[in-house]
Amino acid sequence: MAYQEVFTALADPTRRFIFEALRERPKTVGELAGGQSVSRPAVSQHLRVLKAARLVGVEPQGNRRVYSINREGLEALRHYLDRFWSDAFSAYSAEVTQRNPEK
Amino acid sequence: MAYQEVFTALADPTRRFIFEALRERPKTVGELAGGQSVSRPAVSQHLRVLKAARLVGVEPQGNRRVYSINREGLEALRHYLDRFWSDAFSAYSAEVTQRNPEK
DNA sequence: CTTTCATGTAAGTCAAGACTTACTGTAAGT
DNA sequence: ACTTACAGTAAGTCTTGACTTACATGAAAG
Repeated sequence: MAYQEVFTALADPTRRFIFEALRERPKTVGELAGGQSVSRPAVSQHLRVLKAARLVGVEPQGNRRVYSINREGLEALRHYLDRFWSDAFSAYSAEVTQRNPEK
Repeated sequence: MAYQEVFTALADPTRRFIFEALRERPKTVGELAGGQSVSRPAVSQHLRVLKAARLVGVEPQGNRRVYSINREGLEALRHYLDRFWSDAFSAYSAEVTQRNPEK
């Protein structure tokens, strides 16, 4: 299951903030750490988690490393959600649960 | 942000297992705890988190409490992803137009 | 009304992980 | 070569939270 890493990655608020900051445009680590409460090494560690979850990608440019959004992680997450919508039975079952749980 | 609770809730593998177990049909706490590695109180605590995230709902039936899937949490998550989807597109196109093709 | 079954709650333990401050590595500038 | 700038890694701290056992609650059954 690749969902595990994606859910874990997006569960942390700091990591989601970094991830959402990349929506605007690809950014370097220094840009992502600037104007934020956490230190730069913390941002590096968060980026490693996001990269492992296929949520971001890197491209070295000389001295810097430019991070950008990778849609693979989001696709996995969307696929997971779609599975829940395709099996549309179990919700709205106030009266349906009146039957025996075991047969 | 209601995403926080939803992401946190689904990040835990045990909680996702419980949530997915409700996909088949609404179940009681005892049913959810049976045939699993964690204790019954642990399942209760997980259900409290899932309920706070609007991922499940409860309906007391006499002695028991029947839990079922609530779509509100999934809806919030889907909206979050949908919003991100369009933004990821625009960010990607912006990056492409910014960079000159060198090949 | 006392017992029993099904859950929720309290309290405590223990590991995971989100931070920090060093330190290391690497590319560019002088 | 030396220095400076940017970023990843190591090591350690401290909080969060997932789990346990023990207890509390509340509805049905006898």
